[in-house]
Amino acid sequence: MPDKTAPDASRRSTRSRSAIYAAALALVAEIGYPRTTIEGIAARAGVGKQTIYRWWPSKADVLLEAFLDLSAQAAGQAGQAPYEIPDTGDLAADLRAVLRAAVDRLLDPAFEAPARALAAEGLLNEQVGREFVARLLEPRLRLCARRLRAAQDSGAVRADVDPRIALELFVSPLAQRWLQRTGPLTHAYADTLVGYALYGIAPR
Amino acid sequence: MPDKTAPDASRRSTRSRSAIYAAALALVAEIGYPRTTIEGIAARAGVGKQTIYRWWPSKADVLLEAFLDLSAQAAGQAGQAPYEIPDTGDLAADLRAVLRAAVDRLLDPAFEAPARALAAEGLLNEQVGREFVARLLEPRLRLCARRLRAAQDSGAVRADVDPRIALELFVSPLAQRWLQRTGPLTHAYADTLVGYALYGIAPR
Amino acid sequence: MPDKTAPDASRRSTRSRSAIYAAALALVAEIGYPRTTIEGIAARAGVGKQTIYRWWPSKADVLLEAFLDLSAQAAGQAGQAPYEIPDTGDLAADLRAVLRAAVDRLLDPAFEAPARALAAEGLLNEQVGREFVARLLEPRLRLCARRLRAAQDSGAVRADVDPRIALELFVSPLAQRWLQRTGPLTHAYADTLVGYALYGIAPR
Amino acid sequence: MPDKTAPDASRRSTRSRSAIYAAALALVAEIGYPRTTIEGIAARAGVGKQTIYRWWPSKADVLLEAFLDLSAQAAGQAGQAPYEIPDTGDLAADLRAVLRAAVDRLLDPAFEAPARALAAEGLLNEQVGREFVARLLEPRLRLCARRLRAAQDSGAVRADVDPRIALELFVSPLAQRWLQRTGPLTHAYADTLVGYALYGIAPR
DNA sequence: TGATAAACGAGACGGTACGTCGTGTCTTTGT
DNA sequence: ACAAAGACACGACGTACCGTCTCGTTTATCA
Repeated sequence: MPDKTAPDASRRSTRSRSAIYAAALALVAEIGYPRTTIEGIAARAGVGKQTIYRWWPSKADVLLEAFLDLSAQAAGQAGQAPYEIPDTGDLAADLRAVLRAAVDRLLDPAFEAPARALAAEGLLNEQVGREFVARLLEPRLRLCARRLRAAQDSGAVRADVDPRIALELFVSPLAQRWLQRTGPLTHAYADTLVGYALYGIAPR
Repeated sequence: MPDKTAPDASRRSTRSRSAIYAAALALVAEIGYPRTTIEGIAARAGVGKQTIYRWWPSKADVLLEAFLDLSAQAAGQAGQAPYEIPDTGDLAADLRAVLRAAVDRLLDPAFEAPARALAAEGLLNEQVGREFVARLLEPRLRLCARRLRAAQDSGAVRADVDPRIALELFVSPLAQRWLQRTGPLTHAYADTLVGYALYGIAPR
Repeated sequence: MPDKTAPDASRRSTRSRSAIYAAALALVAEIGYPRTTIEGIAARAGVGKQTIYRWWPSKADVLLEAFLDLSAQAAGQAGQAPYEIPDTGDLAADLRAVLRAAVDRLLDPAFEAPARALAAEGLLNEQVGREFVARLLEPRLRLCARRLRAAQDSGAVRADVDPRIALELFVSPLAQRWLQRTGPLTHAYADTLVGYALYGIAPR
Repeated sequence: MPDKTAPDASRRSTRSRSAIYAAALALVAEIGYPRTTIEGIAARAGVGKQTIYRWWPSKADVLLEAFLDLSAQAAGQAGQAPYEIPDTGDLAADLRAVLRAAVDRLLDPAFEAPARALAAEGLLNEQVGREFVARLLEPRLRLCARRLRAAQDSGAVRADVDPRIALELFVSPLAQRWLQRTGPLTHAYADTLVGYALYGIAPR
């Protein structure tokens, strides 16, 4: 194998790492992703460029990890459970709560810029896209799907419905509106989506 | 003299223009959007760089127009009506047909690369995003919305449903799967979407 | 031939060129050759790095041409004849004059720094070394050799002597003292060299 | 405490030291002095970088000591006396022998590369230059000068001649030819130099 | 002889410069 | 006269070394 020997992760400087995360997130928020450069991140973090190149293959990967770190911190700060799906027995109410929380999150300017940048990068860079989906979206989706399956057990959702596809009815329109700016993102919109989609999958 | 005198559009070389379109689309397909450069397009088109900068403000705008041109040509070639929504009276069948056609289009490798690139660019560049939505997506969506309104008139869809939001139930999951590669894009999937979503908006 | 097509020399910016020469000479004089960088030259000259890389393969070549330009300018300024060897009929006096002039030149701080840098570079880089010798030293040496040949005709020098080797007796010690700092460079030293080399060190 | 406490030389690893010498000489011979790096020497010697920085201030100093070590070893191997000047009574023959030996040494590829590198470095770096002259050249020159003084006592050289300057007549042309590649380095050339310098180039 | 302190190998770090590529502007040239 | 060609100032790329700074791991004197 001709590639360069992997660096020794046990010696990695946590100081540098978090400075790089902070710099990357700040720059993306301030000047936007395309104008954010590795040199700029290094300079802002007070770090040599090589320290970035040693640990990440690209600007997108830096931002992805920075964003994951941010999410983890935010989750840890907010409560013990990272992201929890309520189960009050009222499926419609639970879904509204989840979608409203999603709306709030998507409108939070601290999350907006990096999330949008990563989404865009993921469209063109398959590896980044898969990471983005797997590490950020998938965990939440899995929990939601479980909630739907519970609803199927309790008879609130038809048994022959694929929960993952059903989920897309709620989530994708929201995501699309956010990403493509095709309409306002509000709690009312979230409620409407639940109203329309839920009856499609409810028993008739 | 306040700014550079605008170029005289009547003198514009159609030869250069189509060569630039062809070069842009070819390069995006061959080496991908990020590695496609204005210099590369100019060289491949046998054109001076200035000829590109004179008429387009950025790489994204070149590709957007090239893609619109391609779509127009494809539509003109296929039939007189650019994109038509069937109205057989059977709403479910009509929506299945539309979504299946969309799936076919999204899987066409000639459309895939530039469309994905423009979508990604549009996420970060609001101006490009709006152009992309307005000139490519909106016309189709408007027709679909009209079909839904017709269905409301015939009683196949509840009257209190917002057709544009209802449309998102069908279209966004498809778009999302395509863009984020979160699942296979098939006719069966399109049919499933119609099945799930339609009953949500159908009268109860 | 797979190499990059040569740039079009007729379009070359004379403004940039002379700014680069000036910057290179100034930096070498101010901070020394090893600490002079291409980036530094470009910055000081108000020029893009690529403009240097387009026309010169290395820092040494920039300095070599800058120095040649400086020499040419100095010569053109001083008098019509670039460097002339006197022929008063008195060979010893003529050689003393030439060597004294050489001493003066070598002690001139404006010439010292770049000349020394080029000499050093030429020791390791054969191509630069040959250029340096051929374009800077050789023309002067040729004139001196001619003077020696004239002296042979007039009987002041033995006919069986090789003028180029004889020349080295005068020139090399001077050069060596200058380059290696093995002794003071003075007119008296130059005179002594002429005395020893012309008549030998053995008793007469 | 003004500076870093000096390392304890008694604990120095002779193994590392000689590995560093060997690596430095090998790299200079193989890839040339400018492309020889401290990192490269350390890697080749199987040594940490710090072990070099602990004992030497620069690449040039490493090479200088490596070369001195090499010379000492070579001398020790060849004969008991490090470098001896013959005194057969025939000054011309003795000088020819010395210069011929110098020619042989300069053409030895094992000495060529590092010696040339150090000479070049010494031109720009005064400290290295003085070390180079003092520790490598000076001892030999001193012996030669003594031989010349003996020749003055025996009447073979004029009493009013400065032996150090006289020496330069023989040595500098040789050095210059070698360093600047201005001509072939042969025994015949050495003999010619002795002939010219000893008796002068004027008719006798 | 075992403690302890130093030199050691390894290599991550903050930096600087490298040489290349692409940007968007401006100028020259050939037709 | 236009447009191809491309030189220009600029800025970022990703790489190579610099010299400094920990890390554990040998060594190898002294307690």
